[in-house]
Amino acid sequence: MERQTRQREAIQAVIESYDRPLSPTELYEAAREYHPQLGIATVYRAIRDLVKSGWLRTVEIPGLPARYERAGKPHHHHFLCRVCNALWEVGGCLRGVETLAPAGFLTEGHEITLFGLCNDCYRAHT
Amino acid sequence: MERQTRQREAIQAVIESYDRPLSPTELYEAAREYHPQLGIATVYRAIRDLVKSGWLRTVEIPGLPARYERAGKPHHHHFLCRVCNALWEVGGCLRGVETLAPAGFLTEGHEITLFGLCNDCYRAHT
DNA sequence: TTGACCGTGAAAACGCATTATCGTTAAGTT
DNA sequence: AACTTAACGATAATGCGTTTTCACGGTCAA
Repeated sequence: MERQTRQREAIQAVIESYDRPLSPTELYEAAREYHPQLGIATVYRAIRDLVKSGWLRTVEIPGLPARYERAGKPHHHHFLCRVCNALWEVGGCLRGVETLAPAGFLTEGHEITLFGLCNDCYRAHT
Repeated sequence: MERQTRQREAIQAVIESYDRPLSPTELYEAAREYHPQLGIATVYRAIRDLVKSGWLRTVEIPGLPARYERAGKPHHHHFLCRVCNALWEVGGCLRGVETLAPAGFLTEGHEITLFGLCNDCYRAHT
């Protein structure tokens, strides 16, 4: 990631414009709006380099490809819609998360994920 | 899962004897103590059938193969050791988990996963 | 005990996300 | 403008967890 190309500009612009983490495929399709001949390999290369440089953060979800969001956001968690598979950001956290760990365990971090229907799918479903 | 075989007896006995969720490979290796010529495909078939019948429950963890635990346990969460990758059961929950969701979202469930070092790895590490 | 057929084991095949290859394009320097 | 070489795009290859295939063996009802 030493040269500034149109492809990487498009990829970074997409990340900046979304307020939720995107999978490589979501990112690929969104960035092709700006740069239609973009290849998926370029997306993976840009993700690799941007994560390495600390600009992007990886968000892993069970059973699905990882999602990526802008690094440096305040502590937050996520909501996975079981219909559209979009991962939404939810603010805030809960007190006493570390107190759940058994005695003798060293807790270094935690992840809270909510599951259900996002606003769009909930309204479409009823 | 209509016939009672030594293989499935071994698989169910292993699940009953552990107090934490096991991956297919962990289950395979543990069950081979009882039945050495057991094949991995049989483990996957038994898991599929036992989940379908409601005897087993799937526990998914980001970036790792799913784990399986006896169904019907009271509500609890898990602790993933980043050294040995074992997933431990932790009792209890936190108040107000659903309140994190944005307005208009329907929360159907949640998962809390702690990360760090389990007791064994913490002591071995220092 | 016998026979029908379900379950098994070994290995091949699959699915899918991700990475490597390689000839081509274009960014940035001189 | 010319040049160097990083980055690109298309696609083949990889990795790995899981499923399927198929001939064989074990279960269990009759």
